[in-house]
Amino acid sequence: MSEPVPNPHPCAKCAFYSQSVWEPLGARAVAVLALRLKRKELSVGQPVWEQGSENTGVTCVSRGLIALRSLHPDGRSTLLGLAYPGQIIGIRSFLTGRVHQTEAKALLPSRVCVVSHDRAISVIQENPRVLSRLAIRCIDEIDRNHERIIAAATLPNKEHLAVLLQRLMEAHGQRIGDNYRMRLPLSRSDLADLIGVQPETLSRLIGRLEKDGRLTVTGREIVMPAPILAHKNSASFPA
Amino acid sequence: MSEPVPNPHPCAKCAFYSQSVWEPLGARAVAVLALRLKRKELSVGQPVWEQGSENTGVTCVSRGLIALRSLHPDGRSTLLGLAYPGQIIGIRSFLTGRVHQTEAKALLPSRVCVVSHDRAISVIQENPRVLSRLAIRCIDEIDRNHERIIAAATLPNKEHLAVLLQRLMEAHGQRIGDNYRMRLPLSRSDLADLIGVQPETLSRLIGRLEKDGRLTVTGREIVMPAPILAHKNSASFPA
DNA sequence: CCGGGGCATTGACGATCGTCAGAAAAAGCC
DNA sequence: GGCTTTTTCTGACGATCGTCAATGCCCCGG
Repeated sequence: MSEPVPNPHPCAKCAFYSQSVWEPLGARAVAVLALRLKRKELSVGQPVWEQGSENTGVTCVSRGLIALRSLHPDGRSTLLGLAYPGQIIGIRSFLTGRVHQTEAKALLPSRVCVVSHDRAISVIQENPRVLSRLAIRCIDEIDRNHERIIAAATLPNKEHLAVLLQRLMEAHGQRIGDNYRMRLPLSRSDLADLIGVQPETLSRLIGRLEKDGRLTVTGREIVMPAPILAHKNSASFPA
Repeated sequence: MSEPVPNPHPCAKCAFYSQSVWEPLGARAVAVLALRLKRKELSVGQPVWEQGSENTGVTCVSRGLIALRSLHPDGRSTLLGLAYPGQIIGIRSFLTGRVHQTEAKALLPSRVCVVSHDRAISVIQENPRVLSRLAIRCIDEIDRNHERIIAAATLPNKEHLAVLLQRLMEAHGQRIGDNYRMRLPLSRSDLADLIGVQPETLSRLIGRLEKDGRLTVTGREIVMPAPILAHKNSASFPA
């Protein structure tokens, strides 16, 4: 209980600790790991890493929101995913030894914790269960990608956008009276990327959703009416 | 050299052996593993597993082509991926213990090898490097998904289809004179799924590619002119 | 040889989307 | 505060897409 640990690791106190990839090491080893941890505070727009750079370790999002973007040779780019606190980013380059295939940038003031590459490697060799947890994180990523592919193939763009905004609201919104309100952490062109349309089209999609009375937008402020609680036997999508 | 192995394992002789997830075990252990291997011969349309069923082990495609499809509650479905020989399928349910999120069906006469769930678990516990290789396979899957998402966001549908057919041609086609020819392993609605459009639209997209002289289609037979070798300084997409 | 039955194509039409250009709004900077 | 720069919105127009319906094609069993 009174361990001589000079700087108790935030990860061990972390809200995500029980699901942390390091949890199998046990509290003591994690505490040691913590001492070598590199923590980075990021302001909006600041990169965690650039596309094409070498992996420096296992990076965990501790606070804020990170955007993972693929930059294409022609200068354009595609937003591939959002990483919330608790998520590990850069697993791919860590496990394969390749350079980063994406760039990672803070969309909100954020903090990330980096366990250095060499240290992570040696920790994994000593405790394979950590690797097992890393694999689960990869699978989470696959699940997210599948969801996105299915949504793109299944839903019309307007519904796809509605679903996306709903999810963003769950992550960033707060209830005010009968409404939910949030400040969008994304630009319009990022939103457009996520549903695979051009920014102009996104603008019109938002306009249509507003006309349908499903939300109200003022700049980056979005207000949605609280969802009506469904009755026991009512279907979500009435025929 | 003269090991008393009654039935030398095809995996050890396998073309994919050096990249196999089992390779870290060493030839001898793999041979033992082989004895317990369940091999399945599949005819066209036959399922490897149904969506919602329990994982039975680590499944490797040995021959043919497997389609991974997500069946939606409304009866529709989305083709999420194709698995070629050498690929591991069902990693997700294996590592997470969930039921299969997709169904797997043979698109061509195929063979798969299944290392039973329990045996795979124990093998992995003894040799973590196997797990490391499984993680790499997950990453491969993530890469494929990212490619698909980027292609969908970047390319117009006609070009997206052209790219898809080009890749299928590389996998299934053979050169005949100045042309490449293949028999499509996919139905039109599967093709439509892969680029995220309706079958009617796919039909018209093919029509437009034909009008452009980029390919010739007769039922499932597709002929494409061999790509012109690019000169040193010629760009692929002239402005 | 003659029907099914399923897959594939075609036509028509309205809705949606991409593109270009310009205006408006917002954000950042001295 | 006034200015520039960036982002976002709007309008217009042609291209493309989804949908419905009808037709055509191919395989298979009788």
